[in-house]
Amino acid sequence: MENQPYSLFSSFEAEEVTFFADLILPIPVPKLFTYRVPRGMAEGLKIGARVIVPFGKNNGRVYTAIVARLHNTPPSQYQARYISEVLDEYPLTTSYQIELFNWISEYYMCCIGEVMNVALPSGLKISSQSKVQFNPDFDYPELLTDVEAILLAELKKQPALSYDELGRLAGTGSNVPALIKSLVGKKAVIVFEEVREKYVPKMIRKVRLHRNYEEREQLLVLLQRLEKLPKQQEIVMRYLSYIPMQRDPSLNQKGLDKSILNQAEELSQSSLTTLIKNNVFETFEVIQPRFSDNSPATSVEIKLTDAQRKASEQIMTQFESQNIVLLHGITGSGKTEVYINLIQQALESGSQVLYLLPEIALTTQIVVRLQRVFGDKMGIYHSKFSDNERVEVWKGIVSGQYQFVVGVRSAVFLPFDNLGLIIVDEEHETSYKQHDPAPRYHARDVAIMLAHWQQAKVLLGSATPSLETYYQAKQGRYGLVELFQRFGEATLPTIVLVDTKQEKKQKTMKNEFSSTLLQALETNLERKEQSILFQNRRGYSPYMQCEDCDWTAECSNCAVSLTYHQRDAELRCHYCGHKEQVPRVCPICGSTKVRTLGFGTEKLEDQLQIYFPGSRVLRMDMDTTRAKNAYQQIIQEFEGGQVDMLVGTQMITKGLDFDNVSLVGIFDADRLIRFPDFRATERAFQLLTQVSGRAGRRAGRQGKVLIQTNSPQQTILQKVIDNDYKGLYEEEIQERQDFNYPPFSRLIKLTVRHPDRHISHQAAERLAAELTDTLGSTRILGPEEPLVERIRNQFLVDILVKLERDKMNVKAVKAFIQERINDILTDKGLRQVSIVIDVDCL
DNA sequence: AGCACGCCGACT
DNA sequence: GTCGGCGTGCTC
Repeated sequence: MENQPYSLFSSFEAEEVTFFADLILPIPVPKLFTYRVPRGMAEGLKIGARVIVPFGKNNGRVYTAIVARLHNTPPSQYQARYISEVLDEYPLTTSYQIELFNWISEYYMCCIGEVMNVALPSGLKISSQSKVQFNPDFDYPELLTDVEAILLAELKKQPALSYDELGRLAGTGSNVPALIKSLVGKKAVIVFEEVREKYVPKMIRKVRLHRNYEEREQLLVLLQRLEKLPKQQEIVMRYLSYIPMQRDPSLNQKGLDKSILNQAEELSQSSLTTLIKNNVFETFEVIQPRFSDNSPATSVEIKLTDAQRKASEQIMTQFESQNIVLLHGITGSGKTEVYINLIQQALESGSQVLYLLPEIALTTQIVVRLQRVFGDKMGIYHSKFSDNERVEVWKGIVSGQYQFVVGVRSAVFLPFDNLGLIIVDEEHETSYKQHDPAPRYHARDVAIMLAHWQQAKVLLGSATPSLETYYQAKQGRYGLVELFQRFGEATLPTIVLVDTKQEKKQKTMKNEFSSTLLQALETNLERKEQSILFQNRRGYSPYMQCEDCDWTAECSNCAVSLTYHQRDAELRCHYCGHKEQVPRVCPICGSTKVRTLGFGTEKLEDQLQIYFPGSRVLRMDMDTTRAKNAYQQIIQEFEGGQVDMLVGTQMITKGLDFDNVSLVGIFDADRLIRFPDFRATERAFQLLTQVSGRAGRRAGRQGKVLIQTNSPQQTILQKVIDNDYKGLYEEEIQERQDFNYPPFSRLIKLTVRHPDRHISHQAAERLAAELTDTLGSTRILGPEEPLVERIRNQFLVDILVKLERDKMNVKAVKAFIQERINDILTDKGLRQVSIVIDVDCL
C-alpha cells in the first residue's frame, strides 16, 4: 500500500532532530502550514493522520488539520508552533485522499483547505468552533474518568455544549482537545459544527433486561420469581424469544423496540410498566436508523432478463480493455439489476465498490432495493443524514466494515483504498457538480480520477447520457453498452404534442390546461389510474404585475421578479430567500389591478382542485419537501394509491418508479427548450425524456405523455417523441463543434462580484482584457452580465474562458488566470471584489 | 475563514 | 474625550 505510515524515528540521532509536519488546515488559504512535532509525538505520527493545532493570534483557537508531509527542515521565515494533539493513531485519511485533495485543488482552482472542508464530515473536525452533544447510544459509564463523568452529566442536561463551555467546566489548565478526543473515542459524545442546523435524531424507545439478569442463573431466578405473575413472566419470555440471551448475553445490550413488547397484548402495557418500575427491565433510547431495516443481507436472488444478462456480460468484456464504460439504457430498462450484478462480482473479488447517485434519487426505492441485497454490509452516505452517521460510514470504510457504499456527490471523498468499481448512476445529472462553496467539483469526473489511481473500473449509467460522455464513448475512449429493452413487458409511452397556440386560438384552453390534457386527466381519473404533471417552476406564479402601470414586484436584493406563493400569501425571492407581503394596491400608481402572471406548481395544484373537485392532488417541489421526511411521505402516499395526481418540478424525474402512472402531462416545454444556454437543447431532451419515462412502467399497458407547447414543429420535440437520443446527439455535437463548446473545449467561468455595479464591471473588464491579451479573443467570452445580474446585493459579471481540448496546456493557463486574478485582487481600487472560479462550469 | 489591529464618526 | 464602524492584513 502506498499509505505506508512511515516513522520519523528511523535514525538513531532522531532525538537531536526536530521534526516538522506540513498540515492541511480547513481554511481557504492556498498553502500548507508547517508545525513542529513534539518529541514524544514524532514516533507515532503518520501522513493522513488528523492532528489538533493552535492557529492564529487568539490563543484559544484550534483546528483539526491533516498531516500532508513530514520532514525535518525548519521553516526559515517564522517560528513554527507545536502540534497539540494527535487524533488518529491509524490515519483516517489515506494517502490516496491527500493526492485526491491536491488534484482537486489544482484542477478546480481552489484551496486544499476548502477541499478538506467539504471532504470531512464535521464530526471529524474538532475545533474551537465545535459543539459537543451527548451520545444517547452511550452505554459504558464505567470507562469514564472523573472529569469526563462530570462533563457528561452536564451534557445530559443540556442540548449541547460549546468548546469553550466545556473548557470552563473542566477547569483551568485542562486539555480540551484531549478531553473531546477521549470522549469521542469512548463514543460518549458527538461532535458537530454549529454552522449547519442541528441534527435532531429520531429516537426509538427500547427496553432491555437490567444488567442484574444478564447472567444465566440470575435470569432463571427471575423467571421463577415471576411464576406467580404470569403476565409479567410472559413479557420476559416474549423478550427472550426476540433476544436469545441464552446463547449470547451481550445481545441484551441492544435491547428491543418497546413497541414490540407493547403491542403484544392488551394488558402487557401495565405489566411492562411494572417490570420497568421494579428494575427488571430498563428503558433507553437510540437514534432511529434512516432505513429501518438494518438486517443483514437476505441473499435475495437477482434474476436478470436476457437483455440485462447480456448487458452485464458486455460490460465485463469491455472492462477488459476499457477503464470506463457507459451503459446507455432507456428508462425502465432495469439498469439497477445490472448494477447489482456487477457490484456483487466486484465485492466477491475482494475490492471496494462505490455507487454514486444524485441527491434526490438516493432517498428512494433504489436504496431500499440495494439494502435488501447487501444488508448491513452497505454504507449509505447522504447529506440529509446526521453527521454522526457520516462519521460512522467513514470509519466503517477504514475498519473494513463497509466494502460497499451508496452515496451522493461527496461520497467520492470517502477513504477508499481498494476500489474495484465505481458506478455513476444518472451520469448526466447536473447535481453531480457542486455549485456553491468551492471546491466546485464534478463528482463524475472526480470519480474517474479516483478510479484511475486505484485501478478501478467506472461504469457510467444513463438513459440520456451527457454529450460529453457519449462523445468519449463514440471516440472509443469509453466502452459503450446499450440496453434498449424495457423491463418485462413494459413498453415506452406514446408521446403526443399538444399545440397550445392553436387551442388558445380556438379558446379551448382553461388557464394553463389544454382541453386535450384535461380530457386525458378525466379519463385517467375514471380508470383510477394515476397522473403526473410536470412544471419546472415552483410557487403560484413567477410574476406579480400591475395592469395599469406595468410595475412588477422585484426583489430588493436581487435582479429578479418575486414569485407569488399562495399558501403563505407572500412574495418570495428564489435566489436570496427574501420574503415580503403581497401588496393590496400597486405601490407605484395605487391601482388595485395587481395580477399574477405565469404559473408554477402551486397554481397547477390549485386549478386541478377546481377542475376535478374531489380528486386527490399532491404537490412535490422544494416547498412541500422541506421537512425531513416529507419527500418520502409524498412518495409513499402516491405509491399507496391514495392520490390521483402528482404535480411537481424536476424533483419528480429522478429515480421514481410508480406502477400505476399511465399519464404524464408536461407544461411549458418551450421555456426549457428556449433557455438561453448552449446546453438548453440537451437539457430539455434529458428532462423531457426522464419525465416521460415515469409513465407506463407497468407491464401490458402503454403510458401516455402529453407535452404542451406553442410550437410543436420544434425538431427536439420530435426527437423526444421518437426517443431518438442518437439523432439529438448527432445534431448537437455538430453544433458544439462548430462553436467550439464542450466536449471540444473546456470552460472556465470567472464571476466577478461586488456590491458596486461599476466596480464589478471595471474589474471584469480589466480581467477580460488581460486574459484576451495573452489567450486571444476567441478564447475569452465576455465580460457579460449573467441572466440575473444582481444576487444578494452583489453585482455579477461573467467571463467565460474557452480552451480547446488537447491543444492547450491547461495547467499553465490556469496558473496564468490565477495570477491575473491575484493581481486584480491586490489592486487598491478593486481589492474588495471577489472572483469566483468555476472550472468545467455547467 | 476568523480575528486583531487600526484609523475615522456620533455619543455617554 | 471614547465606543465602535468595518477596511486591511495575517495566520505556520
